[in-house]
Amino acid sequence: MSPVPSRGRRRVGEGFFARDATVVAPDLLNKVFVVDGCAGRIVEVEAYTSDDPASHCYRGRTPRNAVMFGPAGRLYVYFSYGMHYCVNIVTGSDGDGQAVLLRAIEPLDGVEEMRVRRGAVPDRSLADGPGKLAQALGLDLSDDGRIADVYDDGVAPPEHPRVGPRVGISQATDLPWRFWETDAPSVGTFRAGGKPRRSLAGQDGSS
DNA sequence: TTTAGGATGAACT
DNA sequence: GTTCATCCTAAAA
Repeated sequence: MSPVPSRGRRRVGEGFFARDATVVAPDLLNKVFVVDGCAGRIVEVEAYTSDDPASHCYRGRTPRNAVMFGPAGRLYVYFSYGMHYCVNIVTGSDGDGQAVLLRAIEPLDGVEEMRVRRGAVPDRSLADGPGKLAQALGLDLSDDGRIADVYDDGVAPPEHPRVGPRVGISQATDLPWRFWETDAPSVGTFRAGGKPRRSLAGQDGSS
C-alpha cells in the first residue's frame, strides 16, 4: 500500500475548518481530499450555514444532521433522493451547525479504484457531482462523522474563483455561495441550473 | 450542443 | 404526506 500521501502534502488541521463556512469554502478549492488511499483535488464546493434556509441545520438539530453541530473537520454524509450520498465537511465552531458541501473533485490517486466503483467513464466524470463524488470515494452513511482527511500540496486556492448561486435547491438560491475552480474540466457541463453562464463577469454587454 | 423530466429512499412536520 | 443540497436518459436544435 503506497497510497498514503504524506510526502509533499501537508495535512490541514481542525483550525482550518473552524472558521465560517463561507470562508472555508473558497479556501478549500485546490486542496486535496483523501479517503482510504483515494485522493482528489477539490474543484467545486458550496457553503451552508445555520442561517441558510437551504441548510439541513436551519431548522435545528436532528439525528441526521447531528454531526454538523459537532466539531469542525469531520465528514457529514447523508443519503439523498434515494440514490446517492452527499459529502460535506463540518466547519465553524463546535455547535455552530455549518458545513461545506463537496460538489466535485479531480481524481489524483486511486483512480483505478474509483473507476471500479464508478464504471468506465472519463476521468473528469469520475467525481464531477456530489453523488458521484461519494460513490467514487466509496463514502456512505457509515462514514458519517469520521475525520476528514484534507491535504495541502502547495497549490494555492484560485485568487478569483468562479462564484455563483447554488444548485438544486429551492430556497436562498440568491446566495452566491457556490465556488468552483475556473479551469477544472470536472466542472462546467452539468444540467441547466448548475451550468455557469458563459460570462459571469463580463455579462452580456448587449447593445 | 442544450433542455426537460422522471426516478428513488429517508427524514421531517 | 411532503420535501430534498441529484443523476441519468431522451430528444431537439
